[in-house]
Amino acid sequence: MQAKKRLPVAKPATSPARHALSRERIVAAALALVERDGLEALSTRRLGQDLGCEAMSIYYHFPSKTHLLDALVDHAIGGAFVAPPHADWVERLRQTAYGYRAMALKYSRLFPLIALHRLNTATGVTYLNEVIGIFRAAGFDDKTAAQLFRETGYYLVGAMLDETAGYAKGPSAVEPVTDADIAREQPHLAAVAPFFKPGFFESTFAGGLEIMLAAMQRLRRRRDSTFEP
Amino acid sequence: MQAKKRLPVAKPATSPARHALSRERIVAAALALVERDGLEALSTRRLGQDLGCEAMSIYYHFPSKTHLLDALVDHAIGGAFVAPPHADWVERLRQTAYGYRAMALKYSRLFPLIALHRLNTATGVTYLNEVIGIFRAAGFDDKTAAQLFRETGYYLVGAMLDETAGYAKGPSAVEPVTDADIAREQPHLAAVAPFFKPGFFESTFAGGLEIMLAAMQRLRRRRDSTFEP
DNA sequence: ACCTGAACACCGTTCAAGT
DNA sequence: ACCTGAACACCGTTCAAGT
Repeated sequence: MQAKKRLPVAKPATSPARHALSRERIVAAALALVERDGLEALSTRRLGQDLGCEAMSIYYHFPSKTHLLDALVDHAIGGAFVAPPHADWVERLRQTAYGYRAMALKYSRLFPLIALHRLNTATGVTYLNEVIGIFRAAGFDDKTAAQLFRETGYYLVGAMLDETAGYAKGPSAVEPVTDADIAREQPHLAAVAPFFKPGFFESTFAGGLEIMLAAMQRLRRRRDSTFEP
Repeated sequence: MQAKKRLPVAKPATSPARHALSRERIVAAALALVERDGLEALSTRRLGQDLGCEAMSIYYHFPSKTHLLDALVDHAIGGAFVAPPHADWVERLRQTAYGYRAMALKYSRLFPLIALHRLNTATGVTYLNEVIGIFRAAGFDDKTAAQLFRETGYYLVGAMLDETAGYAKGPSAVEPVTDADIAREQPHLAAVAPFFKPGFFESTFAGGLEIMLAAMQRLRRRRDSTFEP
């Protein structure tokens, strides 16, 4: 009874919770820092500042900065939607592609790292396995599934690199050519430039995705009519 | 007559040519350094070592490291083959796509930088203008040309990021999942993994490219039959 | 168990100075 | 005109030490 009234008041007063570092808190702070100030701003010292601790405190929870970066990629990939098994494999692929796009847009400034990263963490291979499962469930043989998975993935990665760079004003030339120069000297580029604006990102993405999906459906139908009676 | 025999001998003896720095020499040394030791090894101090000069000497020729990086991207893009005008626009696009692929494979360790870079230097916009010109010469309206150019570009960038990472052993997880773990826990990934080896890169690339080219041909033919008598 | 502080070997870059 | 050298404000990381 005597300890009862001290505990709930004294604990917040010494505020041990504010300093309680953890992998989760570090990852959350790092993700926030990257989306706020960009990937190049993520240093152990600046992250320590955001967390209210010394830079070296992070090293108790992550053996190196690279380990932390892996955790950031894992967090993003682990949150990407993958459509669960159901009859329509085309719709599953479409939903999963849009899930990847949503993930990329959510972590737009982290995305270059995600795109360059080989997904061979536990979370990464689980994601790959699930997506490849959709191609296999569609009835493609393993070689075709591998090839179509890759080709679709190429498109998705390239698309989201462009979209995220476009929204976030990614790495541009130090001395970019002006619009006036382009209008004068690059007629083809000038003619199509209006359709490169962010307002066209979604329809462009959809168009290319449907090209891939339609090609896969045609391939699947051809197999049906050739090998199945 | 008296100066004649001294000059040609004495000049090489003081060897001013060995130290003659230039933008071209710096770019060549930087490209060699990147392909030898990777992008992260490119520092002004190490580049100076390779060139036999101080790190700061580079700054006389390039105002910043970013300017140098732009010049490296320019060198690579400027060397990419773009098919000149001729009747068969599909073949022009195919050849230009393979030209991009050849460039990416030649500068495989620089390629991540190329892929993330917005091509808005003089060399960059000239390249974009020429390639967009192929789509317009094919008869697509500007909006469709813009969209198809982007979608094809998405595919190319994604494909070459994967190929170059695969050949060069790009950024991987610090603690990657083992093949044994994959075989046990990720059946779909394990089943298709043999077809992810470098030996399948070229046919996979070709397959996706032909999907895009065939879709564009169909679109073009439909337009012909719809709008032209 | 969890965090700190000094120190080391690196960066890109500024600036005044050399030839 | 072209290059150098010292110095500054940053990095990631090691290590011994604190609590």
